[in-house]
Amino acid sequence: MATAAEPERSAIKGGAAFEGGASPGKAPRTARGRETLRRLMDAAALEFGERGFHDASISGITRRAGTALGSFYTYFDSKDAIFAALVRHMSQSVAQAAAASVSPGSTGIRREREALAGFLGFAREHKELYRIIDEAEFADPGNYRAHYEGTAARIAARFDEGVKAGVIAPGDNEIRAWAVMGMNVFLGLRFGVWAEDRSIDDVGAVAEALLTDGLGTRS
Amino acid sequence: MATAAEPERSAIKGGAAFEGGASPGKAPRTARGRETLRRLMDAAALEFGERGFHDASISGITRRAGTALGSFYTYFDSKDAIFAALVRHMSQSVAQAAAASVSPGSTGIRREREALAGFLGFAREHKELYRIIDEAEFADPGNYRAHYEGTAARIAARFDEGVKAGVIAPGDNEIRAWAVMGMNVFLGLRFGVWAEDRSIDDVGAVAEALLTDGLGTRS
DNA sequence: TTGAAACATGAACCATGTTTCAACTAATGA
DNA sequence: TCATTAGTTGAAACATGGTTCATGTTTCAA
Repeated sequence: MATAAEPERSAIKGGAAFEGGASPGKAPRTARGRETLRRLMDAAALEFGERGFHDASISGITRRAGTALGSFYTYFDSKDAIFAALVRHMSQSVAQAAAASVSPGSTGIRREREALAGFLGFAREHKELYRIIDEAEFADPGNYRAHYEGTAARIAARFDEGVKAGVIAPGDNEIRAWAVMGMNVFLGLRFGVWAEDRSIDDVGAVAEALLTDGLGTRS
Repeated sequence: MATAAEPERSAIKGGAAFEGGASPGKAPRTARGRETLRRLMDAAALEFGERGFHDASISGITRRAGTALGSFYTYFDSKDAIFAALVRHMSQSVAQAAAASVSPGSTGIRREREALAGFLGFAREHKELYRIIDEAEFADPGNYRAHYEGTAARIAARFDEGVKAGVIAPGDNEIRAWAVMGMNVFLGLRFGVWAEDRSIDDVGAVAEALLTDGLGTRS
């Protein structure tokens, strides 16, 4: 999870790494199996995204995937298991999207703005993001916490670097990180998922101004 | 639910807006009925808060309330109906708690800090708050949206006032409101509900500094 | 005191959807 | 070719819990 993109590293046994998502001992061993697993994961993202955890059904997933109901259990132990796999996958993907949109030399508040822009773009392209992560609060609390604690830790680490580099004022970076993460999440909900009535640039500019000068009149 | 902070205000509140929460045509007409309805609402807050919407059961609610299963349907049309009533109640309560903690003459960023402190205090006393509001995203989308749009509108209105009074710099107050609301919500999750390892004052001070000066080094 | 309306009861009904399973087909390697 | 393992199938078993209903009890105004 801490690492960014890991394209083709397939571990064999249940490492923490994302090896396709199958439950332990159920990883596919042939090309046909891997294809079926992939179809199930894609179908699950649609099904959970559209209907939420509870209303989503295994049969809905297999119907979308074009496989038999029983095949589901070839790869996953339960409905919870595939949902957890999806949450981990989503969490990774969004972290990667934010990181990828930061330009190499960028630091400080500019870097935060770029990360926010990447996040907003991802949210617009994956409107199922919030339904999946948010529902994890109930269906998969462990990964839910891990997602937000991991995200906050990455933001705090960026702030630490910024302080060291002299572009960010010293302060409590853990509390700050949770504040900025919350800001990003709600901007993503309102201006990414619910409506696109503002450009990413507009939203980014307001956020940047807020982080640069605060809200007050210059004293 | 009956909390330390609000002794005798569990579900009933005089206004026409919230008449106890019963489904249309099912309002109680005797003292006994009102008492049963109140017990059901209190029990539902516990049940939904502890187990989430899906895992919560009507029989769990009636068991906690000490009534028969069938009595539930004397007051509510369905599981969804009592959940919706609870979301509206929670949304009202939290808005009221935040407003109540703002001292009369307070304006600008100081007012935001006081509202945040009130919100954090409420979250600490009502740890079921997030489970109920968040799950409304799936179980009751209308009230979920209404809750956040209403909250953002109130914050934006405060900003508008602050601009007029010259204590807040002009800017896009809708976007700002969503940013600050997100900040508050995530600070409440981490430092209100998940752990109380920081004082409300510490969190408030960091948030106030962020809104006053931003994150950057003074230029 | 009385009777009609309000309220309470919980077993049974019922819909839904997860999970299991035994029979089958496809791929692989010796 | 055969033997073995991997993968597929979908009907049926099973569990859960929301909702209904016929019956009994309480309340309260007249």
